Amino acid sequence: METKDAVGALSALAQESRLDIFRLLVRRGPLGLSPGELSEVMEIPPATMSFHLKELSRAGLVTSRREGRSIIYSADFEGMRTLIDFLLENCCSENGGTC
Amino acid sequence: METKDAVGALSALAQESRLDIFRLLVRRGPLGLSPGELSEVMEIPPATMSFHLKELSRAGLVTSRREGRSIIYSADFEGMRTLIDFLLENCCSENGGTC
DNA sequence: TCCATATTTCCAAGATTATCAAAATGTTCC
DNA sequence: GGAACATTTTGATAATCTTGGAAATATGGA
Repeated sequence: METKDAVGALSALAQESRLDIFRLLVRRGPLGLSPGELSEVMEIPPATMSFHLKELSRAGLVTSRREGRSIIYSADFEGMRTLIDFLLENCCSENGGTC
Repeated sequence: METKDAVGALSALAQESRLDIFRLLVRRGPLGLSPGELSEVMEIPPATMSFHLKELSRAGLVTSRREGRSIIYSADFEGMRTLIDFLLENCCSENGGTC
């Protein structure tokens, strides 16, 4: 993972609403949730929710699939794993194992 | 770690200059670096460097100590560990171990 | 104390991000 | 095709973050 991608992923999570959205999607698992459901549960207007989902999507932290007339977003665990690996490799002590 | 603290730490790292500064401090280990040295190495003006260090400090990702007439900043591995633990606990699949 | 050096604070642009109503787009079902 | 619903884009405004020069503050040594 490149530094810029890491900044992208960190930025996506560095916002209270988006971190909450992402955590909810993580708890929900592969089942996922539609923007409409997320919008209602989190009390965030559709346009704002769409903006946040796009941000998470661009960061590679969520995936989406169409299902009937809805679109379902789910957490992308692989993307998250990539970010955590980046942090472990680049932001933690190498030899000491301090972190 | 509270959600707000996590957002704070993520925000601190979600900026290219600061992520670079932090990674450099990680590589440097306990020896650390002064704002002046960081400023010169990274070609960032002192005032800007000070701003970024304050941000990292507020996020609990760096510590500082005075040494002679300089102040030495070092990566706070414990703070980083706390952030990674938060991500592992809250942003990864719980049972599947997907991430 | 006074000077040289190191760092931070102040402050004012400039740049980016967040919010959300309204309009546009896409999808299903009849 | 058209109605009904779901989501995204547009566009405008507000809020927040970044940058860096200039001034202020702090430290150590002569």
